[in-house]
Amino acid sequence: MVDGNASGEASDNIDWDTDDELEIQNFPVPSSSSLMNPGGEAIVGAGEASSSTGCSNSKLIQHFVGMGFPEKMVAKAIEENDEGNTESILETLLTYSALEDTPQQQPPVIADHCSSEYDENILDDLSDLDSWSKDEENSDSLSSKEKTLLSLANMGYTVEEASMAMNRCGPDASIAELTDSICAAQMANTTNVRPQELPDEHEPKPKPRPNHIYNGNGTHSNGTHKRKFFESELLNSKKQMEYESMIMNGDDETIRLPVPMIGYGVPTDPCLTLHRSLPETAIGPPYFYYENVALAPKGVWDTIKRFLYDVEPEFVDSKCFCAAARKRGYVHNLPIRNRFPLLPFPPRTIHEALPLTKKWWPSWDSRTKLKFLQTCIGSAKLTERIRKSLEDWDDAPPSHVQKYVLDECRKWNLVWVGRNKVAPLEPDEVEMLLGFPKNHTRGGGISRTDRYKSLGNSFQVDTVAYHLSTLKDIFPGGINLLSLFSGIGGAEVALHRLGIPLKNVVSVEKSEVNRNIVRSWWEQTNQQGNLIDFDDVQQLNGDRLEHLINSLGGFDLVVGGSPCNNLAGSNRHSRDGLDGKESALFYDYFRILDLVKCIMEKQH
DNA sequence: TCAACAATGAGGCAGCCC
DNA sequence: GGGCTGCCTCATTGTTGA
Repeated sequence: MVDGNASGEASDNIDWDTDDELEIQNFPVPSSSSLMNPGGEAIVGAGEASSSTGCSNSKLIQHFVGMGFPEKMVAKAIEENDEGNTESILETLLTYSALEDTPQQQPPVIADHCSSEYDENILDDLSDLDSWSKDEENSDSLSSKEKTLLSLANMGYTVEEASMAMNRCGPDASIAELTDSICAAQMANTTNVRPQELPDEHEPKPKPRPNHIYNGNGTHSNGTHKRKFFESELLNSKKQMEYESMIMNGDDETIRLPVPMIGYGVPTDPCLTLHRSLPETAIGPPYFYYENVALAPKGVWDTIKRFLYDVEPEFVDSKCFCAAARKRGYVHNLPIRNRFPLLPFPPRTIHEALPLTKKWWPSWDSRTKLKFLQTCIGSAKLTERIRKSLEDWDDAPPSHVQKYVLDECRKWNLVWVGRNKVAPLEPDEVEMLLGFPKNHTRGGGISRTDRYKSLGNSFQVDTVAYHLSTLKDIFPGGINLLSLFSGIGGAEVALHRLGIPLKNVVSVEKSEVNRNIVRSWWEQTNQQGNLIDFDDVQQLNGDRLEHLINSLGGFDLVVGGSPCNNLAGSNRHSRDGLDGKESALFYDYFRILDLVKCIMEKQH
């Protein structure tokens, strides 16, 4: 194993790249001597960042024109917003885009906005937009039907599409039902224009592509401008459709979980597939890697797949890598050939992982693997109840007692630590099972409860490292990483353990506790690159991403596992799917990834 | 105030039987 | 194929007690 910290040089002694430093100083977020600026951005190891003077009007126009918006539309949007508030300007632009689109999708890339009828139409459209915007501001006074129409328009559907769907589904239909209806209509249209690709009516029909982009502020906007995934409608070959149909459920195209859950292969069961054909729009740069729970509500993975450039999710259970189950789906555009695992192999059974438990393990407990590692653990009172239920029996307890004990042990991942004595896993044992260094989450004022919570929400490092391992040959000099919803830094740890130097890491993590854990790990492992962290994905707008990309030279990898709170089966209160409060942040992952792709493409 | 604890349910799927 | 059962699941909320 190559250790990326072989030099062991302290970060204080690093001669930071001057150009990078200057670029970072141009970030629009003010920063002074403090490591954490008021906007929540912290820079570790990159020296200090200073405030910037902001964009001039013409520069601002140029900036958004560069993103593919027509100049006149940009000027109009700037007029309506505070010049310094690029996020609201972008939101307005995306709203304009959503409203001006016709049912026929725009060409995927608008190369020259100034020379077409497009701009003239925009002027007309903008006059209508004024009233629309006012309506939006006063949405409280709208009827429920109007609000629904407005919601659908913000999601990128035309008013005509929305109205027809509402007629089809009835006045009480939910947004989800309406979007399904619109998608179905779109699918029918798509089928009609591609008859040559569907020689048999039983052949799988193309899935409707998302024609809406979430703008990160609670609304969806149609971003036809340079939104590469729209090209997939035109570029996907029949071969790709056949590939998809192999993995999709034949009848309804709903993604089903594979059995066994080993994705494109695991170390113990090597690669079944040596090559896969990615949709053209999914091919990097940058490489991307997205993770979430495999057992999400029905349709969630179909949506994730459609947004992430139609890349087929790879479902893997981490029990193939360690002694605990962790069923996750991963959408990525990484090579899948010549993957290699972290060495040494982690223990794959409970007894290998926790050898001291073997002595006390009763013969009637046949478990060899632990279940999923949750964010909370069994209580001391529960283990006491179990002890009392067992102490009356010298030998094996009767079957009903065995069943009670085994059910509780499975439910709470309890292990045997003494005669008739079970206990939940200690945090450092969870760290070990997940592939993190010992005491990774310890210290820094974090409570035991929060350690379990942070660990329960993290990557299984060995699994992720196996998938990322192919990057080692591609980036021998190290990578620039954009890590969204970083948590306790599972991706960073995986790359480090693979021996892939981390040149620059831009990390976004809401939890201060988790940011501290990553920063502490960064310092303790003597990383020689720069760690820039943000506390909110909303801070990563196009402007800031462009600055980051310019200063760092682009991102090689965009990693993220957006919150699963509203997807997880354990959630009894708000399992609302991707529309849930937290899990909707998936759309921010897509928004940011797509912005990075667009900006990097523009620069090449 | 905060950590620990206990109570809380449902979606989805596999396996089985008819 | 349809119905039934059992199992599994990156959790949330309110209460208790130190």
